[in-house]
Amino acid sequence: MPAEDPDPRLYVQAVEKAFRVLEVFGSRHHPLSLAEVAEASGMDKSGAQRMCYTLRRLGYLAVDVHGRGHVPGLRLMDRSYDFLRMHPLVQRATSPLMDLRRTTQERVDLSLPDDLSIIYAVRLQSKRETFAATLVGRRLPTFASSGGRAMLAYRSDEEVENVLLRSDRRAMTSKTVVDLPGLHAKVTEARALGYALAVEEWFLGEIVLAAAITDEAGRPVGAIHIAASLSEWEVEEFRKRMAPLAMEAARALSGG
Amino acid sequence: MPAEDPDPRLYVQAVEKAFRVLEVFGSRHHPLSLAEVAEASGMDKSGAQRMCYTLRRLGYLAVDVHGRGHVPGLRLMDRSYDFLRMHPLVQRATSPLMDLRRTTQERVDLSLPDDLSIIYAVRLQSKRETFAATLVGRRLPTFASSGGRAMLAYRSDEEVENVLLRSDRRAMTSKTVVDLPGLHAKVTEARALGYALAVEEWFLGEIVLAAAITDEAGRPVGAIHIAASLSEWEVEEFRKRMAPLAMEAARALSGG
DNA sequence: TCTTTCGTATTGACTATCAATACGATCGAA
DNA sequence: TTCGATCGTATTGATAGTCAATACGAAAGA
Repeated sequence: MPAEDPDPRLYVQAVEKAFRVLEVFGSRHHPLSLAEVAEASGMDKSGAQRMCYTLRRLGYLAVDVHGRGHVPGLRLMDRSYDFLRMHPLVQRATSPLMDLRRTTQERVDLSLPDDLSIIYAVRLQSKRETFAATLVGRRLPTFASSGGRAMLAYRSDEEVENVLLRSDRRAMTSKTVVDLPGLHAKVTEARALGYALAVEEWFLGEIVLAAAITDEAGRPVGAIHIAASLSEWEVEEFRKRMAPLAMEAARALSGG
Repeated sequence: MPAEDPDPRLYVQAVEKAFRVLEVFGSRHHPLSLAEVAEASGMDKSGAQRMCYTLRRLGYLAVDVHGRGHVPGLRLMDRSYDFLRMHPLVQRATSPLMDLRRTTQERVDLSLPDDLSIIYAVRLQSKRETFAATLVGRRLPTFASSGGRAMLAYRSDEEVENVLLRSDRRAMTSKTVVDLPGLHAKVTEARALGYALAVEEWFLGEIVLAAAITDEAGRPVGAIHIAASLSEWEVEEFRKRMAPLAMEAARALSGG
C-alpha cells in the first residue's frame, strides 16, 4: 500500500472495506464468525454483515460447510487464474521451467518480487513435497529466500538497505541469516556469483538455489528457484550442478 | 450467482462494481484501457475510473508494465492462496495426490465442482505439459470433463439433466460428446464403473480418467484426475492401470 | 499537423451506505 | 432443564460517500 493517502475524490471506501474482509483470512487458519470478521477487519458488525453478505453473493466468500463461519470463496481462484494466465513472465517461463524440472529432477519454482516478500507464481514439484511447497500465492520474505536475495543482487545498495531495514528479520531455522552485515554479505555474494544459495534457512534439510530474471533495464522481475533435499545432495555438488542450469534458464528469460 | 435479487438493504453495489471490473479480465488476454474496462463492465468512465483507482491502490489491479492499460494485480494471489490453504479437501488431498503422481508417473489434478464447471485446485505435473495444464484456477465445463462427469455420477437424474440443459454444450475436438443422450450415457457409465474416462474430448491426444470424492452424505465435493498422452498409452491399458488407483485414492479421501 | 483516444480532474446532487440496536436462534455451561 | 453468551438477521432514518457528466491536457496514430 502506497505511503500517501488515497485521493478521497476517487477512492471508494466501501470497496476497501470488502477487501479488508477478504484480507483477514490471510492470517487465519479456520473459518471466521461474523463477529470475528468485524473485529479482525476493524469494522462494526453491521459493516461486516453487509460486506460478508455482498461477498457471499458474489462468490468471493462462502459459509463454511458446517454452516458456521466464513471462508474464502471459490471465485477467488478465477481472479488469480486471470493474473497468472495474463502475466507475461508466467506465460514465457512455464515451459522452460518444465524443461528445467525434467533436467534437474528437483522442484522448480518461479517467484515474483513484491517489496518485502516474494510470491510463488509457478510451482513445479518433482518429488514428494510439503503442502506449503505446492501452493501458488505463497509468500516468503525477500531477505530470507534465495530468490529474494538473487533479486536484491540487481538492486542498488540503497534499495537493498531499505528493504532489509523494513523487513521483519526473524529466523525460521537456526541457520537463517538475519543480521544486517550477514544479509548484505549474502547479497554481495549473489552479485558476484550470479545466483543465491540458501542452505536450511527456511526448512531444515532443504537447499535452494535461485537466479534472478531481469527486464530490459536490468531490474529484477522474477526468480527461478531449484529446491532439493540435503538427504540427496551434498551442498557443493548441488551448487556445481544447478547454478549453471538456473543461471542459463534465468538469462534466457531475461531482457524482455 | 443466485437467481434471486440481492437484499438491497445489505448488498453493497459499489463492491459489486469493483468485482465486475476484476471479472472483465476473465474473458480477455491483454491489458485493458480505462475505456475498455468501462465498456466491458457496463459502467460509465467515471465509475470505471473510481473502481480502477481504488483497486490499483489496494494492489488487486495494476497498470501494465508498458504504462498503458490495466491487468489483474498480484494481491489476487494472496486471496486465492488463502482459499487453497484453508480448503479442507485441498489440504487433505495434496499429499495422496503426490503419491499418486509418483505411482502413475502421469499428471494428477484435483478439481472442485462449481455448478456448470469444475475448477482445478491442485495440479501436479509429471512431464512436460501445456501451459493451460499447469494453472490452478482453470475451469472446464462439467459436462465435457472426466472429473465433471465423475461427479455428476453422484447426482440425481434430475440434477444431471438440469446441469446438462444449462451447459453451453460445444465440442472442443471432433471427439467431444455433446448430445444429451450421449452425455447421459457417459454419466450412467461413470455410475456403473465408479470413474469417468475421456478420450481426446478436450485436447487431441489426451486421455483423462477421473474419480469423484464424496462427502459423508455421498455428495461429490471434488474429483481426482489422471491425465496422459495417447502417444504413450493404449486406452485399455490406461484404464486398467489407472482406474483402480484413481478410485482407491478418491475413496480414501471421501466421507469426511 | 490534426484527429482520436487516452487518463485525469472536477463538484454539487443525491442515494447508497452506514451503524446502533433489537431480536430470535443456537450453543455451551451449570 | 435453565440461563447466559454468542451467533446471525433485521431494521431504518441520517448523512457521508458515491455518482456521473463533462472539461481538459497528454499521447498516439494517421
